[in-house]
Amino acid sequence: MNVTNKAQILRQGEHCNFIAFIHEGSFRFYYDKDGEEKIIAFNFEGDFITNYRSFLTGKPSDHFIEAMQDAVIYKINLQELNSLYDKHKNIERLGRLIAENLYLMVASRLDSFMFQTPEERYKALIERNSRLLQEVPQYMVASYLGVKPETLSRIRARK
Amino acid sequence: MNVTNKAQILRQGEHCNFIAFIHEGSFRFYYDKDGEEKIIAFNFEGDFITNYRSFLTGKPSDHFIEAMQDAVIYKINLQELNSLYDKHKNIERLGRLIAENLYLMVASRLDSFMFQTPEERYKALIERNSRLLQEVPQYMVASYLGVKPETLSRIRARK
DNA sequence: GCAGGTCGTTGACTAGAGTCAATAAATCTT
DNA sequence: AAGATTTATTGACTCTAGTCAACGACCTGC
Repeated sequence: MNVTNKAQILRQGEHCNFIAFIHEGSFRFYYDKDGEEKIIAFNFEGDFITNYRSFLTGKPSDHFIEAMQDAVIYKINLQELNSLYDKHKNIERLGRLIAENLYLMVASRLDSFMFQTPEERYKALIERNSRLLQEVPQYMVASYLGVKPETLSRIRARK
Repeated sequence: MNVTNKAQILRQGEHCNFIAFIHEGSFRFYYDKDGEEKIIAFNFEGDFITNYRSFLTGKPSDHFIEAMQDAVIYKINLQELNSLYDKHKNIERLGRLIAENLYLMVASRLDSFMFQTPEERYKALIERNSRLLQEVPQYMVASYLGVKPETLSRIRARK
């Protein structure tokens, strides 16, 4: 499935009935708080992208998923997946592995918010994914790190 | 399996090779940062308790799991579970459901750290689990909320 | 080129959590 | 019950991120 830059493959208020696998391109997962975009995650080639909470609980999504470039993804639909679960027992393992994978991602992000300062998060990010800083506007990185753009600017100015 | 108050069913440095189900009692999941205990979670009857990251990745645990009262738990061992996965395909579903369940817990905790102030987290906690505040010393609640005991004391003094 | 945006930086100030210290209250111990 | 220890509160001060505003750099389209 082709997705053009800035297309929203999930909107606030919709139920997320898919898990997508990113073949090409990148996405941001964010929500809109009074006009201010709060970025929860960036996702790249090889990642799964979904609002897993909405997917699992059936509740409407609070978040948007938006392409940051033209992209190619493969979607697995909730209903399809459930019927696959019932028909082919091996697929359960896939579901389990996806859940485990997503767990590890969110758990490490929780760690970074519980135990690191914004400055430490920033340094860890450039360590882990310096490419992100080239490709993504700085105000989005700031949001991802949980600080205001002014603050990220000041963190960068510290030596 | 019986566990006495303050017993540590998982210690820092050990690989967590189990998932436990709490039949009776309560536990805290924490780690020790330079002598200061940082509490990640409290768990009660009906909850699963494990260092799921260590369990999944095989890496040593950074955390302790400690009983806060005498307790009764049922443990599922990693090796057992893996062999069950292979022998009985239906067990995969159990593994998936556990993973999904743990995902939702950690995701909502991440939300609270990304988007709420300590005061809002405190209010949400008394809303959700006022019982906790009776049973657990306040300095542990402070740690769980990600603030110092002095700060929690001041939050409580605000009206 | 120029006008209008957006983005990033910088400054002055505010607000809230951390730190350190003193004290009060609650809880073990014996 | 008395003393000792732990836990909770309060005060004074510091440090860091937020807020608001100004400004410059870089775009874009006309």
